[in-house]
Amino acid sequence: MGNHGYRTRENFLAKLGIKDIAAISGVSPATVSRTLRNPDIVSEETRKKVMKAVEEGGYTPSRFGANLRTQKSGNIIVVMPDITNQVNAGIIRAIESEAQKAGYSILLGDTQGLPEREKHYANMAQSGQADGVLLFTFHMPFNLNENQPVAKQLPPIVNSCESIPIEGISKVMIDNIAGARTAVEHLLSLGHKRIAAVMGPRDTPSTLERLEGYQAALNDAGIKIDEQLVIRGDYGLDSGIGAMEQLLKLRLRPTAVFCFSDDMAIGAMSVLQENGFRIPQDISIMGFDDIRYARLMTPALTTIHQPLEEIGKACIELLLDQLDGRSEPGRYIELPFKLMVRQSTGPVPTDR
Amino acid sequence: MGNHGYRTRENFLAKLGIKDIAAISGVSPATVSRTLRNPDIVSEETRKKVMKAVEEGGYTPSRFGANLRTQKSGNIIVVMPDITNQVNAGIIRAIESEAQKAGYSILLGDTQGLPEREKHYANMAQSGQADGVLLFTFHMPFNLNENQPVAKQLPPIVNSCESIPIEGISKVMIDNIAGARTAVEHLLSLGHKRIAAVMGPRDTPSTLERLEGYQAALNDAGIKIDEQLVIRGDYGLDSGIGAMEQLLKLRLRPTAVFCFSDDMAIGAMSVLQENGFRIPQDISIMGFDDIRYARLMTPALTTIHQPLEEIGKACIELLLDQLDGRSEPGRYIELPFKLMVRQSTGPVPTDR
DNA sequence: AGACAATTTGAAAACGTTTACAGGGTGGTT
DNA sequence: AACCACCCTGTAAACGTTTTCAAATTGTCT
Repeated sequence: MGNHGYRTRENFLAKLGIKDIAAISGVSPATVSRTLRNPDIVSEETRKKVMKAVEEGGYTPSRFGANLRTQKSGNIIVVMPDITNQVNAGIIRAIESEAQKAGYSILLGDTQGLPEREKHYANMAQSGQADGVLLFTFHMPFNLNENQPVAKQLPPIVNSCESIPIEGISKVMIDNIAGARTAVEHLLSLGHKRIAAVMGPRDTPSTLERLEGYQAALNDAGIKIDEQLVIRGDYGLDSGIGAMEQLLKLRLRPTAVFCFSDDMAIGAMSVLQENGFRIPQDISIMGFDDIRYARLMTPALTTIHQPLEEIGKACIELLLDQLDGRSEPGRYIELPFKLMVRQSTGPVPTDR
Repeated sequence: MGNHGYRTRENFLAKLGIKDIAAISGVSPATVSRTLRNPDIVSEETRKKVMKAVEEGGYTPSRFGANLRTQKSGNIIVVMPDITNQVNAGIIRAIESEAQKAGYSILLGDTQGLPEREKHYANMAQSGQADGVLLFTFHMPFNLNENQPVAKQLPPIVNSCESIPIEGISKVMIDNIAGARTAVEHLLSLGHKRIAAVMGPRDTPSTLERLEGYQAALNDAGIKIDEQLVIRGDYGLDSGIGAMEQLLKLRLRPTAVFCFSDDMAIGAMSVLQENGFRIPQDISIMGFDDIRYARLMTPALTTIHQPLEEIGKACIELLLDQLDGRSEPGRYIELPFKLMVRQSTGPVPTDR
């Protein structure tokens, strides 16, 4: 009755391995593995024996061994510029929930907007720490080796929110151009002609697209763009404050302000109210995103709704399909936005 | 000139392993490993040779092999009830940033308040998917085996926000009792006597503690607690709305409302303003947390500030110390809160 | 009874690192 | 010249699984 090189039962303080369970239940490690991963292919008798040993020993298979053998980490890395942002948080929440159902875990990559951190997370994927990448930032963070074809070097990627120009990766987007256009057309329909825009961070695809929508809507209405009314922001609260202060200094003030994010709209509203302006009687404010606080502002914020949960779900679904070989990369999903008319926008003031 | 069992250079589309790099640079795999992990102990000449091969081959060490060998994942799992919550998001952001500096990655565990999901994430730690756990939920999610001592079975844990009664784990907290007391004393100092409380989720430690502070402050002021003024909430926006609606139906309304979270305070404010009440002239509103939107409300929300970044940093620091053996578990760090007096609280109305 | 298929199991290799140990070389000291 | 210490490097084992392949057992059909 020899020790097969397995640990003895006496030594029960040590963490049990698959060999220990095999020894205890009198089967081979292979059978233990099969019992846990693929119960159908072992006989009921063996299954019972093994499960008993597993439960009594409190055995959980070590992920290290399994990962090495299968060359899969079971992780998906989410690369985002700012987890603190309501939009991102809402998306990642949906992602995490769906990923967990499918047996995957989420590695959080908050880049704080820094390209070197984006690189870091890309490396993690390339070193096998993650099986796939969900990319919400606007740089291409992967190091490519010119000797090899691009497709071979990239892990499965799904790109959302900020469209990155990489050939053949899947994307989940809303139509930012149409969204911004809808926002501006709403203001135009209320009679506004001097409509300011508070943009997001310079050169991000989403900002450029929303700007395009803004310009297109004004063009169509035959209104010339006034560069003074187009202010640079960064999607954050404080930049909304700064932008509004800047706009209030203008000789000819806008009658409506379209902020490219709700956060900036909230910042702008607070500046107006502090300075005694009435919203929307004096100035209309329009946001973008429809974060949960938007409808609770006083006045409630008119904005463009983004379907965060659907975006998250679509992203993870596309990625999982790719990981399981159920579909090819390069797919594109466009999700609908929605105009939410609330109290922060109203007819253009007639008295000036 | 034999093939050592390593892949040949011709085969360059395949991913290179440490043996390939070793073969290319004419050293042993051990030396390659040393060059990357511990450059100081290899000669400069060898280091150059190896680094050249590493760069040209675009080699990144596989984490699978390293993890298995070292029995470390390099991951830390953060278990939180809701990443969408500004408080949690702020904390996890600081955590992630510090963890990355130390070479660790963050696994996101958003439990959505479900105990089974907490269990799931605990299992991940126990199966080696994470080296340590940051616990922000209020259940004890670990399965313990009665045959073994408790301490042996738990991974390194740091507990924050909601205090969990487990012997010997480290904690990072603010003094919720004192925080709530400070809030209520602020209202008392303005002359309020009918002060309502909108609580968090029932039976959570933080709610119980804040309730205790509320009761203590009123007791000290010789004011009897009116059970009608103590409303159950869940820290979310909507429960603030519901609570305020309930309070407005009362025959004898409160002159001030202390919400145990800013989100509930924001919900409450919107109800008041919708119904034509002036804040703070008719009713004062007080929050807890000082989320970034608090100061931008109109009126700006008076609240208790929680140092989110410091909390996150303290958590990860404690955990890293423990992982590196620099300190023992069971430490306790208390961080200071701060009363932020803004415009949503004012003197008690005299006209009634 | 014999052949064959289906079911179940075990042996052993493989995944890619890190590190304990030992050995070779170099330079300095006696 | 012998010895020692030190620096650097290579060999080989180990980490804990999963899975291929083959063998053993059982059942089915002629």
